[in-house]
Amino acid sequence: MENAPAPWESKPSWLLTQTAGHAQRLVFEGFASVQARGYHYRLLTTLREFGPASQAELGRRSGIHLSDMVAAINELAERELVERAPDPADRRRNIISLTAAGRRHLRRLDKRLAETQEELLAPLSPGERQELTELLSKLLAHHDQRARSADEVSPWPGQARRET
Amino acid sequence: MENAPAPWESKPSWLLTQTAGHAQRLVFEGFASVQARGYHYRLLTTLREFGPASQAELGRRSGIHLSDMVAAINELAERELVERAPDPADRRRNIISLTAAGRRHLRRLDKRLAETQEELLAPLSPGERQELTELLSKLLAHHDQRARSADEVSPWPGQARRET
DNA sequence: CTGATATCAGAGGGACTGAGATGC
DNA sequence: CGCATCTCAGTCTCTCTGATATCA
Repeated sequence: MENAPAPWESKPSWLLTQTAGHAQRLVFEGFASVQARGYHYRLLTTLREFGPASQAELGRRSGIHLSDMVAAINELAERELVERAPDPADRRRNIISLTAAGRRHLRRLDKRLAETQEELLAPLSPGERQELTELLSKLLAHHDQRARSADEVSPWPGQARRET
Repeated sequence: MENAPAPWESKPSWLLTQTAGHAQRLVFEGFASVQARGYHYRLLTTLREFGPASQAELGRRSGIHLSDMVAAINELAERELVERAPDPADRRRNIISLTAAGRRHLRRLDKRLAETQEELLAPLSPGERQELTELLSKLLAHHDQRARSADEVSPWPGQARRET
């Protein structure tokens, strides 16, 4: 078994994206087993945390793109996990709120997601999990920061952004 | 600024997928800046390491799906970074081999990717980078292993696999 | 016939762009 | 008018499925 490890397999970017692929698959399967997906969890959680809101507001809080809200809310509303009601004060808006069934559903998702984290981190000790979380948080904070400032008005006109 | 961190933002699976998103973006942009993409790097690297091979063989070694080889090889062949020649011993096969230009191009990609890793890990100390790499490797080995054994030959003929 | 090879078409899931209708 | 909201349609990278033609 001439196990020649490909060069890319040792690159942090590869380790990250591959591991993230597994994580995403586990989360996806976990949610799918209770007929849900990531957007549902984020929306329901946001509603529980902040209370009823318009779709636009919900999108901002949950980090879900406006144009993806429609489908996600539809899916939840069809199963009566959330309620979509017109805002009497502003007829452009729909006020989305959590139903009792939605609250129950969310508790199932909480549990499922916790199990998924456990499955994901299975080979790591508590100390290692802590370290991993800290390292990733550090990386994420750094790059989120840069992405945000890159998105702001570009003070340097020479800097090209997004040329597609 | 009532910074209420959403619950999902502290989950390892979230940290992983988000960080991986940044990593992927950096790698993608890095490669794009030299008119390449990840598949190119993996293919060229595999060719350098193992020498000429059929598309199927290359796909196995590089982990690229057979049906994605055609386009990737096309892209490389059009720019004469690889050569596609019929195998005289087996007319089904194309033998793919690296050209001199391909070798030069690959050196550029090597360099670019190294810079990308540096950019990705910028906020971490050498020790932290080492730890992160080890933790991720551990996770990846674990989950790759499980994925593989789940995929292995079903010793029970009645076992249906893949029902889509 | 069984199996491998190369090709092409399409799905998928998450995030995005762009355009529209409506209302503030 | 400018701006916000909601909706719909389509794009993108990467990966996988499936079908087909060819050949061993």
